[in-house]
Amino acid sequence: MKQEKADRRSQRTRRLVSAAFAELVAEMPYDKILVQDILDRAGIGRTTFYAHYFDKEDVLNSIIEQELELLTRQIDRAATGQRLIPSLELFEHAYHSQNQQLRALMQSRASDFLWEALQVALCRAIESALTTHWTEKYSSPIPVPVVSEYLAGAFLTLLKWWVTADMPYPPEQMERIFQQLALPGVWALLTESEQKAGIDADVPTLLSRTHL
Amino acid sequence: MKQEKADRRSQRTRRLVSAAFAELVAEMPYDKILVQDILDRAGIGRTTFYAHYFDKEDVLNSIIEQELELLTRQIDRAATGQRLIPSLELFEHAYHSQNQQLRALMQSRASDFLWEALQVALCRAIESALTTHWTEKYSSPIPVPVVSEYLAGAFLTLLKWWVTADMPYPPEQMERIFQQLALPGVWALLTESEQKAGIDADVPTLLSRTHL
Amino acid sequence: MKQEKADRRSQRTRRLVSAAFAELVAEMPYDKILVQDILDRAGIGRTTFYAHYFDKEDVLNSIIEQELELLTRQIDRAATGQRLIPSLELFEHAYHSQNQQLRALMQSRASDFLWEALQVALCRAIESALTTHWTEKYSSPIPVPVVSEYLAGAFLTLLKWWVTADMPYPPEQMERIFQQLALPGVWALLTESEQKAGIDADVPTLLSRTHL
Amino acid sequence: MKQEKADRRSQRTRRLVSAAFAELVAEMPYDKILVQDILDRAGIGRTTFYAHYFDKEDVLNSIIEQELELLTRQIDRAATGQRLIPSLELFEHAYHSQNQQLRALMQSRASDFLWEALQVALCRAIESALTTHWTEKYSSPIPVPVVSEYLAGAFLTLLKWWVTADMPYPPEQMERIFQQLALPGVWALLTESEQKAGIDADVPTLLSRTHL
DNA sequence: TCCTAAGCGAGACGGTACGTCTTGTCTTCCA
DNA sequence: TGGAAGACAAGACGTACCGTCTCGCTTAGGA
Repeated sequence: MKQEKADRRSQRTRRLVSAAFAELVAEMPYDKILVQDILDRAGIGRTTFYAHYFDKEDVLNSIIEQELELLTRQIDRAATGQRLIPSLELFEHAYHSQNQQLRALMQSRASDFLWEALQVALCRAIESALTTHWTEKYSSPIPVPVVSEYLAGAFLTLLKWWVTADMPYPPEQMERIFQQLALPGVWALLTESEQKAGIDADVPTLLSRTHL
Repeated sequence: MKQEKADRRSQRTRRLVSAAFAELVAEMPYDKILVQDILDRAGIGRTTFYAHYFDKEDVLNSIIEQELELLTRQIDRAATGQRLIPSLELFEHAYHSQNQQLRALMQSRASDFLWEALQVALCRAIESALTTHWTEKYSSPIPVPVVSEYLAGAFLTLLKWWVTADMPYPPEQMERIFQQLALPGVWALLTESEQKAGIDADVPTLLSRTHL
Repeated sequence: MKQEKADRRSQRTRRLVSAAFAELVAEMPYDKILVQDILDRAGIGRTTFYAHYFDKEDVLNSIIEQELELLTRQIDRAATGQRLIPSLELFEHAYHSQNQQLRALMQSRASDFLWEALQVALCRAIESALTTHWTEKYSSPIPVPVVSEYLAGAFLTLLKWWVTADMPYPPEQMERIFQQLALPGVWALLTESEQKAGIDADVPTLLSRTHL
Repeated sequence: MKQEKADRRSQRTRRLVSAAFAELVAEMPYDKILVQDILDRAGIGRTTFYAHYFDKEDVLNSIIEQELELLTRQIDRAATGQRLIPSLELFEHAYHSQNQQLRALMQSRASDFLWEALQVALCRAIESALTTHWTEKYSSPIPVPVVSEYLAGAFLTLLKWWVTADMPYPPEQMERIFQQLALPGVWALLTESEQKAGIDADVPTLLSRTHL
């Protein structure tokens, strides 16, 4: 009962702070944002702020975590098949982010946290997919974690460039670019045994078939 | 004359600060380092510090810049051929970094600046190589800047992982991994016309021949 | 309302600072007192200090002003009669200063400000008394401001000595000493007309004879 | 030989510093004068300065001491007679001070040191004169040191006012004023025995009557 | 209807680090 | 070899920001 009320109120405060922070992050580098700026923008008092957040950094982490949860759900939902990485969905998620929050965040200097977290999350997902669905076909001296790291990094590099450049292409084209650039190297490892007759013929086929 | 003296002194101060900063960066997160810590470690006074640096951040940038210059020289020297990226040399440079400075820096949170700067520098170099040596052979809907961004990002992702993991493999092996994972996708774009008879046969040859 | 609260708080801070400063001034020369010393002694923070005072000197001036106001009230209240200077009251005020603040202040090097301010205040009071109550009897080539200056200086010299010597005599005795030493010269100017046969005739003689 | 040369040079430095300091003291409050200001004005180096003076304050004390020595000589020469204080000579010394140094000094806030030193020196001289030449005639409950303090203070008060007011009267007139204002009170103590019928009887009457 | 408890805006406060400023020492070089 | 030039370590200063705190005001649920 009482808890409900408190929660409802708390929600209000957190919402105000998140919104204010997102605005500020879009206007100035993260380091320059003062707690006071957040208070002014959100129209709340210091006490209230520190009752809900440990820190200015806590606000950032909180927002990132929330965003990350969304993405993680996206990843999990998409990863049911044999695909290593739900790249298209991720491009589209970024593209359709209603509020500018995610885009502003990704473009700001504060995003280092976010990118790092994404790298870790993606890495884990890829590694999991590799060991779950591709074990029998995978026979390479390159350790799985290295491949995951590479793939996550390659994808995020493209995503980062795309967002920073204000998304000049539609998500589908980015997806195609990613497939063409980053995946052949990985694919080769997974089809080694099949490649008796040549990658050349297979690769396009496989790509279009699985849309990896 | 006098300038020489001043320079010699300045050099001393900057050397002390650089060393102290490198030590500290290896011990604690960048944000926690106080100017006073640097002063104590370097055994200099506040005045002197602020006579040579604008800021604590200026120290970081100064070190990064210096490191970057080394790397840039490395890149330029190696880029005389047809290779897109002097990956082996860069792995080796990181590997043989005498002083721990570079490794400590790369592992710390302060490195964000460095990685970003490296991304930009590498990108430029790759783009330049592509437009200089491969124009006639390059025919793809993927814009050159995107390819450069991808290649630089893929390489740096692997380098970052390698350094963070305390370089568990020799540089040569990292080079091979990089070639296998990241380059096939790019190579495909450049040899499209030649691929009449199949990439499969050519790729290994080309790779070993050019060591791309 | 709010102002009241703020005032109550401000009062606390100013009181703490005043007390701390008084203690310190009694222990060491004013110039050696650091702001940090005041902060430590008063148990307050730097911010708070600088929110209430402009300066270390501002603290001193603030205390002096406050003390001066007390004295000025004393002077004004006592000056209703024909007396030129409420010397006895002032001796007694200094003597009975409950807190050691005034005595400590008067003995310290910081007191230069105070003595100067006292000189000015007394001077003005004396001059006012002279021109108000003694105009018709005052006929002398010595300008009134000079007489005032002399009388204030003579009184303060004695007061200063008395305080510095830790008040070895009761205020009443100091009063008698002051009357005997400093006032005859002034009195002569005011009673010239009455003293055809008295001091008037003698003083020049004595003066010219001894040229003391 | 060498010592001579050094001395000659030393003299040069001290002269330069004294002059520079005097100029500066006339231009700005003592506290605001930086060592660097003195160096610039005197055209000397830091090393040299600190070779000759301990401190900035040392410069001030040095100048005061030197000035004081002059005055002390004046006092001693004049004090051969029975006079308590060579007031006329002192007024004239101040009046004829060739260089503006003394006047500038006396008017500045740095003069506190000087006035204090003068007070002490004069006090000593007066006390000495009183105990030497007037012992037999002096019979009063007022202790000699108190009388000295009063007389020195009264004189210096007038001198200070005179200098601060840019000496509007000739020294002789100041001397007459001083005699009329400050000395009757002292004189009364010294001539008690001679004045059975004179001042002695009157003063108490007057005092008690007006309680001035 | 009042009362009591909780959340909140406002902002003073103690504290920490900053970048500036001045001092007195030290080193280098020149005349 | 003595002195001008000025780099330097030391450390106080006044400022900026943080996270804690105290204070009243509001609001909502239970008497």
